Amino acid sequence: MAAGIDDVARAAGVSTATVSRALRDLPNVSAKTRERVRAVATELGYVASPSAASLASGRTRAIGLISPWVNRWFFANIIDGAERALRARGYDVLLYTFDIQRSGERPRIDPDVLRRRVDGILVVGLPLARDELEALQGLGYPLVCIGWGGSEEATVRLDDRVIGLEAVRYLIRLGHRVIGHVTGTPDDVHPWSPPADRATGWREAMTEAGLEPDAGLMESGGFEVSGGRASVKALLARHPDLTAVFAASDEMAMGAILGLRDLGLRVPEDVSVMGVDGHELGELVGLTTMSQPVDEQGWAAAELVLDMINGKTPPRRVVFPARLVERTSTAAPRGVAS
Amino acid sequence: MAAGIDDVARAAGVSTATVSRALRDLPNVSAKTRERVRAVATELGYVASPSAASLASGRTRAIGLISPWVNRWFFANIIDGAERALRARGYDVLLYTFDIQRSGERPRIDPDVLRRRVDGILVVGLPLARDELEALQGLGYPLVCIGWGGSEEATVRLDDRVIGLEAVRYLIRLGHRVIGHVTGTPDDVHPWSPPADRATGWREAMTEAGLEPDAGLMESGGFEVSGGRASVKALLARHPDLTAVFAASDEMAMGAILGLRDLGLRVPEDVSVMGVDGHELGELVGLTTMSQPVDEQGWAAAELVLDMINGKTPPRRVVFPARLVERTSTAAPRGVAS
DNA sequence: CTGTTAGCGCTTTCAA
DNA sequence: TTGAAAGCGCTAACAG
Repeated sequence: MAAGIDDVARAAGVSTATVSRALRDLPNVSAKTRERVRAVATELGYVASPSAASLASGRTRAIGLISPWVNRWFFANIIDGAERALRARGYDVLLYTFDIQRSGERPRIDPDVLRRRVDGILVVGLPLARDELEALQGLGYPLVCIGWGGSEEATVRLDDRVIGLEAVRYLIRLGHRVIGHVTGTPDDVHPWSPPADRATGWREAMTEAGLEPDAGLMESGGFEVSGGRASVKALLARHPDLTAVFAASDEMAMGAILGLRDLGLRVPEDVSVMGVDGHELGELVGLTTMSQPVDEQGWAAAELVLDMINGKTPPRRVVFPARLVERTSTAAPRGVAS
Repeated sequence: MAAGIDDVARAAGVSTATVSRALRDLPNVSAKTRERVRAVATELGYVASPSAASLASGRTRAIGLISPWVNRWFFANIIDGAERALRARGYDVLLYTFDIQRSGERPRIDPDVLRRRVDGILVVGLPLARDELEALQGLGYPLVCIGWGGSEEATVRLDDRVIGLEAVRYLIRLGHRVIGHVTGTPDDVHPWSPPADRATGWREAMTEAGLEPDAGLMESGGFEVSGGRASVKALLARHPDLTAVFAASDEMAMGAILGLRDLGLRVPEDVSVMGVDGHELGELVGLTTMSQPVDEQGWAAAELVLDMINGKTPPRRVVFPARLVERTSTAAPRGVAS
């Protein structure tokens, strides 16, 4: 039933080596031989054993995709995009999830689970600790970071500083002066992580407008909806004069909207809210956002690892643009004509 | 650098066979030998080559997870749950995505990409065509369906008929008489698919209350937000007297709410809307829903395949309950005291 | 252009 | 309880 390579070789009247070459489109096979081998292989339903091929060649034709979650917007979309791109190029995708604990401590990702199992690694969206990253790189496989990464790593990401800058400039143009920032917990924030960079953009925009980005205007909580909800309340407790909130993700922004509702405040009449992402459900609450191209990032990262695997030297850093999508969760503050 | 099994054997002063047995916790290894082998292996950083192990044993310790999408609520959560469960048991997860085309025709999923690559298969959420499923089963691996599946297949799912029944009974209790149903496209709907069963529940609830579930009250569009949005408009064009909509998913329900807003209608004053899922963002619009335990389903399915792989005969069918979560998108129709 | 042959690094009988 | 040895099913030199 399960035809092996020598069944094909015998039936086609050639050697196993020729079958192997023919089926993998290697050179040095005559057109007619290749044709015959292909025909026989199809007829016999022959599919090469990946384990045997890996063992013999040292290549697995699989990519490890490491992500803290799969059920959150950014991660789900990146995984979706990368998986399709990789499969289109004939690569398997091994999915590795790990938990971020609320406590700040999370199980470290164990490099051994990837050892000899993949040809390359994609790390999605969450800054690994320096030593975790190094352990991973120590495996010796090409590695690409998606949505984060310093100058040392091959990276596909946004220009997060500019995103923060443009978002907050927009709020300032609307007339806001006291603009809060809601973002994720500090322990996950490296100097070159998206949250840190977006916060930098927020600070720069405030400063260039002569406003004070004081620490009390920033709140770091959970990255999810519930985090945004709690953070906005903490912010308002400290700064009742707040008229606008820039959240570092749409999920947190939507949480902020829920939190404002809890407090009996209206959006945007009392407080304007905007986020970053382009979440499809943002429209439910008219969420203004900095929309990012997420499928493309997954795709680009896939191309990047594959190029690295194939010995090319692709750009070490691909940066995608975000664009402002203006909806109804932002408006001029009361008493200011826009 | 990369220690092999005979490096360990040599260093421990035993044969490779013993190393293999010791490290895999097989019987017939003395406690002290096992201990020594373990110590040496750790010291040398030895990790067995999965390809070699698979080739020799015929088992891959990998499960293929087939899903139409990863970026939609149900699928993302199932994948997340199943991946964690499988990894906890030492299995790898190979992710396979395929596209549902709007046209109704989608690329068939090719069983050959899974051949000799996995020990078991999980098919998430979308009814495969009969012959696709058979082709997959023809590979000879244990296969479990999650969120769908007939009586022939091992299945983890909800009682979708009861969900539809209870949802619509609830709307009827509120006083609604003209209740529409928004669901997915008919070409993906098998007799035993969740959409079909939920529709059956809707029909039964209507009938038992002496109401007419006429075909014009049901609209099948896309499964996503945009589908719900379009469907509700079609529904209202045919039935301006509609006062409530039961959508087969929260995403379609949220789309329906957007569609109603487009028409200038208020929820729930003009039309009540409810869904199925328990989507975390449902709260944004106060969505009433039939909430389902989604992580648990992923976990249960993982346990199921693994049991099947290990020759046990687990229950062929695990059914999880959903529960009504009442929020503000549903209310008594105008003129009816609740 | 094609065939021969030696592994790849384990697991698994079979003996001891 | 342990070891020897024969593969698992391919790929990759190397010859021809």
